[in-house]
Amino acid sequence: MPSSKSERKRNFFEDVYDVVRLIPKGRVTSYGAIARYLGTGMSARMVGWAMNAAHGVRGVGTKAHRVVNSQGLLTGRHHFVPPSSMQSSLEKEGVKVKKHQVQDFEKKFWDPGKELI
DNA sequence: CCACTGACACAAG
DNA sequence: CCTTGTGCCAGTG
Repeated sequence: MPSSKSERKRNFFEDVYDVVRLIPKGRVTSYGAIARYLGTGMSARMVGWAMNAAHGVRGVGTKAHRVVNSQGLLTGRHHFVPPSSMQSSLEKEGVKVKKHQVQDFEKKFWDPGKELI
């Protein structure tokens, strides 16, 4: 088929979304983990940037609330509406959150590059 | 083409 | 504990 120039970058979003959707219920992952899964060349910022696009039409169905930073903090909660919905969604799935921090983060942590391999 | 921004990570003070 | 600086890549103005 003919070349598709615009299709290439879309692959990046799909990669991120695909990983996020594969996160098991009651589990969480970090931006850095996803970035490393895609390749160390991909900085964690790109993941957050992809999530930013996820709040729109592209990310419909994407569980962005399951993605937290390396400390297990819900740093992206401010992008949810309302912000507390991120914590509510996590607790609803069995993930306890205290002070915007995921409890038992190491237990809830799901590494795409390790379990999804 | 250049400058700024961004839901991060890591290091240093 | 908090702030600042640097790296990383892509998007937007």
